[in-house]
Amino acid sequence: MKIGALSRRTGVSIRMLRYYEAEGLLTPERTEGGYRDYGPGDEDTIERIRLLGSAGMTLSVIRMFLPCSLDHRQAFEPCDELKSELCRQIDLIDEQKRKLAKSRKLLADLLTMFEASTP
Amino acid sequence: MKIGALSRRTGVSIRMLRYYEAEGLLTPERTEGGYRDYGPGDEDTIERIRLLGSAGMTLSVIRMFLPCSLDHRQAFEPCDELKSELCRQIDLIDEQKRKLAKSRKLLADLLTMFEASTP
DNA sequence: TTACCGTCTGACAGCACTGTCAGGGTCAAG
DNA sequence: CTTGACCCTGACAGTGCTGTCAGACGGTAA
Repeated sequence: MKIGALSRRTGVSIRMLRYYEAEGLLTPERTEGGYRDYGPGDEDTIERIRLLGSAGMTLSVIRMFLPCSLDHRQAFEPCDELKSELCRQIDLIDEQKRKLAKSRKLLADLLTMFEASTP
Repeated sequence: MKIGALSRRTGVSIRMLRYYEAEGLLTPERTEGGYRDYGPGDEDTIERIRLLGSAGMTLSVIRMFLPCSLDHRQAFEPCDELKSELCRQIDLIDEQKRKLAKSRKLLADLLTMFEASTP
């Protein structure tokens, strides 16, 4: 699959697909002509990248977890660091959820206030 | 209250407090000597800014909502735009919560996988 | 072969922050 | 009055994206 097709299928811009590759998150094959040639599994990878990215993880952090999240096995040595980093990220997400709930309440209160004043 | 004290009390860097002012989110008084002089209410404002900011709202969007969120009344005309923007932001938060839940599951699964492989 | 679309690389630009440094002023304590 | 802590402005730098443009090549259909 060429980059344009993948972009259309995933909704991720061509620019970002190339950026992911530059950052080492994606390593598509190349055709003889030099075109990037993505496999079907890359779609999953991209979904994971977007998911983790939307959780506030930086690309370099995502890069740490991506291989094992794909292979579904541990494929490297420094497991303790990775594990603690994993815990840290989960804690961050939980805190983010709390903040999100508070923000939502703030905005929702604002909204009901608006509704009340413009019947 | 001078900027250093406010920074210590809120945990927000002096740099950012000045930035908030430059962006129109905070307008502290000035002493004769030219020092910023913050009131106690500014602490609340900053908490709101951080909260909404952590929900992914940009400073210019926060600036829209800040006055009414503080005054607890509507203090401007273009209420319809504001209201729809408000709804939009709430929707964004809800979507973010969904993504966060997915991300958390991904990471948690990874973690249990790790635990299983290193008893 | 000529169009034309898709792709390549590389570079520049912009946003929203956030840090840091320089050069200079304020102010309270000794 | 001097010292030292604190503050001021302005500017430059860097991160993590993300878009866009230029100039060139690949591949294919008429």
